[in-house]
Amino acid sequence: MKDAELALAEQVSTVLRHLVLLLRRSAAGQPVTSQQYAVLGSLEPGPRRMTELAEEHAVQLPTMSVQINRLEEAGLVARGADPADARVRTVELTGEGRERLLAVRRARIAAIAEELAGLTGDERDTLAAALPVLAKFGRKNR
Amino acid sequence: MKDAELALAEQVSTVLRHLVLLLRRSAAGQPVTSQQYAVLGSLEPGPRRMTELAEEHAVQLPTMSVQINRLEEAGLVARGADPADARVRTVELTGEGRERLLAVRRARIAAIAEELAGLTGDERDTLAAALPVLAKFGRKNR
DNA sequence: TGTAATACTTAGCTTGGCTAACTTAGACTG
DNA sequence: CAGTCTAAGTTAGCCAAGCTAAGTATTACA
Repeated sequence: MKDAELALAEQVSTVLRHLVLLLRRSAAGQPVTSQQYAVLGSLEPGPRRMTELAEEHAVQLPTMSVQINRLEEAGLVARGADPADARVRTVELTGEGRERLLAVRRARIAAIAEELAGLTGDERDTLAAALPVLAKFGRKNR
Repeated sequence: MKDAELALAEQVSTVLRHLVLLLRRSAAGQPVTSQQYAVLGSLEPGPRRMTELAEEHAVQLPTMSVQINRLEEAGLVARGADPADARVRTVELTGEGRERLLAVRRARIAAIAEELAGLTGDERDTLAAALPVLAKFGRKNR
């Protein structure tokens, strides 16, 4: 392994720490936690089963079960049944859940856009070019 | 606000979600949690006071107090006193804490370097160019 | 038909956030 | 210099979100 790669890895490590802090700050004061927001997002296209949700969020099934309990109590999602297999539970957005999802998404995107506004046009271009690379980076070894 | 900026903001939002999942996966099974690792990292240059640590990690003082309690119980840090002001407590790494920090850092950097190895040279260049921008992005509005 | 596997849930533990309330020490004011 | 205000930490008590272990119900299969 070359020194240049190690140095790059160190920089990546540092930047990731900063981004985590950014996310933490932007999540404070929202009407749903970032985890809840992510789960609601998974439900946008339509009903999903518990195992799918757990896998998608890299979480054990019991963790997702409890998370869905909280969202259900809050009236944001509803559990259903799969007519083909009585073991599986489906989860879908309620109307209120969908509204909440869209509202939080708007707020999040606005917050990020505001950060972007603080960059120069060149910096935005550089960032835009790197996004596909970062996306690949993040999806590896899943 | 332009459509292009909003579209970029959405992409950033998606990539950040992927990176969070990446971090979560890479943190599993380590001998310290990512929060503990971050705090140990802050102590590397030398003793720090509680308020400094809390501020640096964007956390309330009681949260840091409890975190330091755990690290102290684990033998990784030691509390001390400031001779100039009896109210302030200082925190510093123990020998064991320093060893642990370095070991985890090596493991983390190696893991990131492994991800980097899956990229082409061009992709690495693109990523390297974007890191300063991301760093600026993450540090704004702190 | 009986056993194994699958899909969930619940219970109980840990980490890591928060606020409120307390203690102790320093700073400042009349 | 006495009294009060402010600053620095800690503890207590709450909640979210992760985990494993154990239990239930249903399906698959030998």
